[in-house]
Amino acid sequence: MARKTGSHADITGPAIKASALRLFARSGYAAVSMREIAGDVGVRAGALYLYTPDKQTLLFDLLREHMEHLLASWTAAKSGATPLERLETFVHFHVDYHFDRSDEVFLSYMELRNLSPDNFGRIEVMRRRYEAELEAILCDGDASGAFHLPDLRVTTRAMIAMLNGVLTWYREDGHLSRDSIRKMHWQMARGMVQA
Amino acid sequence: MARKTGSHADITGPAIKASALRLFARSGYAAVSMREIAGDVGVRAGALYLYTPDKQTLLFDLLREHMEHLLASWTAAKSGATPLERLETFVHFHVDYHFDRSDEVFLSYMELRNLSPDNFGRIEVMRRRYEAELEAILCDGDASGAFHLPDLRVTTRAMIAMLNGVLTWYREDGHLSRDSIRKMHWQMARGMVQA
DNA sequence: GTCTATATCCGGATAGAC
DNA sequence: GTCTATCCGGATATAGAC
Repeated sequence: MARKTGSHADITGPAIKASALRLFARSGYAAVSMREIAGDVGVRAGALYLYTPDKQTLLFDLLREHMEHLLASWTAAKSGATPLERLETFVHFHVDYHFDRSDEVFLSYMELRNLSPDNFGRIEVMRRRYEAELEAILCDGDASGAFHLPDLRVTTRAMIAMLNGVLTWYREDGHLSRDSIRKMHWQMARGMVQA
Repeated sequence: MARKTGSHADITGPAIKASALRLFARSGYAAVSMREIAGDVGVRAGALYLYTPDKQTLLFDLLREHMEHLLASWTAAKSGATPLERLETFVHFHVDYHFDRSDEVFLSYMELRNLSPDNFGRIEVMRRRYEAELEAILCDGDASGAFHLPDLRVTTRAMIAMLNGVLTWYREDGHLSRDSIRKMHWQMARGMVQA
């Protein structure tokens, strides 16, 4: 935590994002001040403005980078021949991602309201693109007779909501293993589509 | 909106709660000022303090009254002989309640973090009591062999999360009727428990 | 690259007039 | 019961020294 003068851009920049992510996730964007973020990083508030033009952009960048990473990770992970296999891959991927990046995911659906209209629109496009990935799987499964869905869009949203639920209660130190939680959610997801 | 002097306690009191509820739900507790609430009601900020000791208590009272009403409504509505019937009653009740009181429900799970520790504890007790109602139904169904659950608590939470999903996308003017949404969620819930 | 100092504004809450 | 006026703290963001 040496605060000597000199160049620390490569350290301070990421540190600001990490602190902001953690604090926003814990207390909410509106409740966290720039001073608090700076204090967590170990600099003064004014120094933050070397790395972000303002607080709003700081939030937006966190959400944008999260969504980009989510989409890229899914593109790399997607696999399976049948709709059932593809759905299983999606469920496992989604739950795992929530385990590994819970702060990012939590932020991305709690703080949408604090984005400016323009920024909200940009994030929303990416969120829909992710949703469309699941929707495509369900659509194919419904068409092939593997699934039996009451409504494509409603089922898509309900399944995302169900899977997101782990965010609100999962703790690392709980008595359930990650693998068992993954398996349970897969079983419930399969039930939801009547596979 | 006549602002004559005189006694308006019976009007202003509820009006403040209604405005606060709507504004908190729309923009978030931390982002809404007392002046903004007062402006929405049609009074000055100072007048709010005739009805609430502070902003925190205003939020707490909204959540407490919501939880009390939710629990009372469910107590009045619960019925059914078999676990399957009871579960259907619960799902229909829960979805209907979300339709009718979306602001209250939304607030109750978005603003928990902005409660003081004491107030949070009080709300959490009521939230758990509601969750326990569903858990009891699932427990009985699992014991009787009507349901097949991977884990009682995980299924309870996942089902609540799934049902809460309607909050994030349902709009009155959508193309889906309330009844069709209710039926679809019942079908998915039934699938989740393998009934 | 960071700090100190500050401009500017807005927040919650209170006192006293009407 | 409400308003006006105000206290006081804290917010974002900027300017200039080091």
